[in-house]
Amino acid sequence: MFDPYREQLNRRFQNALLSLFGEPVPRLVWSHPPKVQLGDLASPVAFDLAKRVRKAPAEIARELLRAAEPLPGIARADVAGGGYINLFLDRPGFLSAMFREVRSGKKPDQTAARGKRIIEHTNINPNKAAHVGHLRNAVLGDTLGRAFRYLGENVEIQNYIDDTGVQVADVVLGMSHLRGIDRAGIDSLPGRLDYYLWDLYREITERYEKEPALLERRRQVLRDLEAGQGDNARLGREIAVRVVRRHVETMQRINVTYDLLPWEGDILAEKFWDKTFRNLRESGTAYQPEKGKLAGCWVMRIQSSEDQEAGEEAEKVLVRSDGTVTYIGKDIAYQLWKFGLLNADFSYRPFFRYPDGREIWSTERSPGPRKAPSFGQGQIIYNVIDSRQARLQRIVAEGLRALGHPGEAERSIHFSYEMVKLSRACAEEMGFLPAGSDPGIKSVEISGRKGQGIKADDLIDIMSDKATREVGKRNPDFSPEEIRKTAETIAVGALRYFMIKFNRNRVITFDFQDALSFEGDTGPYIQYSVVRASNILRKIKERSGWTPKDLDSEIDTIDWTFLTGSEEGDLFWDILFQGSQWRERVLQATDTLELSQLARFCFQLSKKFNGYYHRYPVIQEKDKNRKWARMLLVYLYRQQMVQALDTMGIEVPDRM
RNA sequence: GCGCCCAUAGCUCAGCUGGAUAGAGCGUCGGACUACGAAUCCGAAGGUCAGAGGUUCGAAUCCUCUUGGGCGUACCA
Repeated sequence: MFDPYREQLNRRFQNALLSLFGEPVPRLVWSHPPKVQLGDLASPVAFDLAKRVRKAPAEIARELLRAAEPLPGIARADVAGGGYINLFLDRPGFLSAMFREVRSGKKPDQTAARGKRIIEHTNINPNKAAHVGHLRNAVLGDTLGRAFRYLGENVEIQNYIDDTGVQVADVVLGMSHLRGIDRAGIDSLPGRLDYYLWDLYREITERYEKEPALLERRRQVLRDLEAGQGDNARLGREIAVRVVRRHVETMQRINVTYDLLPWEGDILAEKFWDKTFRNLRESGTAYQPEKGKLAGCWVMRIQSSEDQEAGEEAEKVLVRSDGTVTYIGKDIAYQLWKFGLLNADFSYRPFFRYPDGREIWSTERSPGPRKAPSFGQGQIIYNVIDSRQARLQRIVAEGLRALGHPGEAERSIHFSYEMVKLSRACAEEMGFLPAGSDPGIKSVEISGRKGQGIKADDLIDIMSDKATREVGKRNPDFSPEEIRKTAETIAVGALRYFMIKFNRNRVITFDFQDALSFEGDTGPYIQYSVVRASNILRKIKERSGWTPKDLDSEIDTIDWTFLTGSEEGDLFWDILFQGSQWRERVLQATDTLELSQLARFCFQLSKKFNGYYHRYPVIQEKDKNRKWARMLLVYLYRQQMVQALDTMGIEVPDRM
């Protein structure tokens, strides 16, 4: 929206710097003053120059300003705060340009897509139900994808399915050994499979303690899974497919979608690993230690400087002594494929169809029924994985580098975030903390093995139930179906907002009370504010017959003098000017991978808008000029917010 | 031991590449609904930005150390 302004301003100021001090500055930064009354854009450049020029910053600022004027799009300029150059935009000009842009409906300033961005997220082991920790991952990954798509980037979302790992082996063993259930028996199990396995996974994990011999049987299961043949493999595949379907449905509830499910088993079956392994051996990256505890394994030396300090050679296992491949090994092969470096591709088949017609595809071992879109061949790859796996991510990147792909290693980005823990109150409520446990324990780790965690669907249900009560209370005229639909929208808004409002490297201590709040800094607060904006527009149409379309012609007749020198004018301008910076904010958020900035932007804007409509009524306003102007504000606010919320995967109900 | 992360109001958190009097939400106290719906708004109280040094015109923000916490350092992922 104001990129053009910025460029012109920079040129004028750099020229002024050149003529005054003989050289431009490397980077001219424009920030925003703490208050609108101080201006719209601010530059601290005079402070930087003060030492070199040996003059007071304020004096430099004034000289610079004189030399740079007249400034395009700027109504007034000021020096304040001891040397800041503060610029006031031409408000009427800016507003009508902004309005026309919004009305045109086109997304301006699309970044030129430089190639596909592949985002890998969710990645839940298909041996149990999804839990709150997985929700954080999925919401972050999905929001990142939405943000890039908003910017015009080419995005592909992949959800990697580890169907040949130890965790699936655990439940396969649990099924056969503890329950005596084979593939045919799955249908007769009570309830949903992912919930059933939640308990079974915990049970089998506990059983290893008493029956260590079971670990040997698990190794056999793991070998079978990798070989992809026999009863265990068939049972494993059956479990994985069914559980993944549940995960996809769970995530669909919170507007998280995927393009492709790459199966680890297919990486093995398609010989991607064999190919990668050959390269790793030939390049000397993978080797077999003769002795020591890793004798018989194939390992990779870790060259990170931190590890060398330890004195001992750091090595990471790629192939276990029993011949099975670790996650690291398979992941290196997967990363190579994602970058299109394997000269090989999967077969594909459709896996799931969303109501809007979009499809999730799945990798497959034999040619599928239909021609699939082109997958992989990414330019930049984002791996959304929590910070506990930082070391593994580094090692995978090292693998790429060792195979001669340093550029790809650089563009394989670990989107790292801290984990979700359960608050003490939450853990107690769920029965994860025995009575009399150490009062110093403030939070409890989520653990699938121990069956400790809040299942994603349970949480969504609880939030939905609460929203249902609130919606019903406020809207007695709603049909049960309307109540249900609205409540689900609100629950999703609350949940998604909650999951991205925190800094990514802050541990979220999950607590029901916080997550279930619909007031203050929450998704529903923002949804409510947009609903109110819609209501104002609806009512003004009923009572005055005015519609946003009328603004197309009315906007040119609006007298904007009230915008300057009045409290209303400042607030009015503040809201719209800030709202126009959404795209800037999205760029910043994707640059820093700090998506909490998106949430904060929306909350701040909503807060200002709420304050505005309380103080300045639209429909009752007698002065026609002001009434049109206020309606313009309400309209633009709503348009901006709907777009912003959509980027966060949050919908706005008609009423709530 | 080594590596990564965190420490800001009673609680939960913001504070963008160092910049103008440190901000929200919740909670507490006080106020505003025969309505553009109070899931809202207005006001008040509440902070040696863990501690100590350093860099700088300027530090919550950068550097060093200390303390306290989380996580990693598997032939789990």
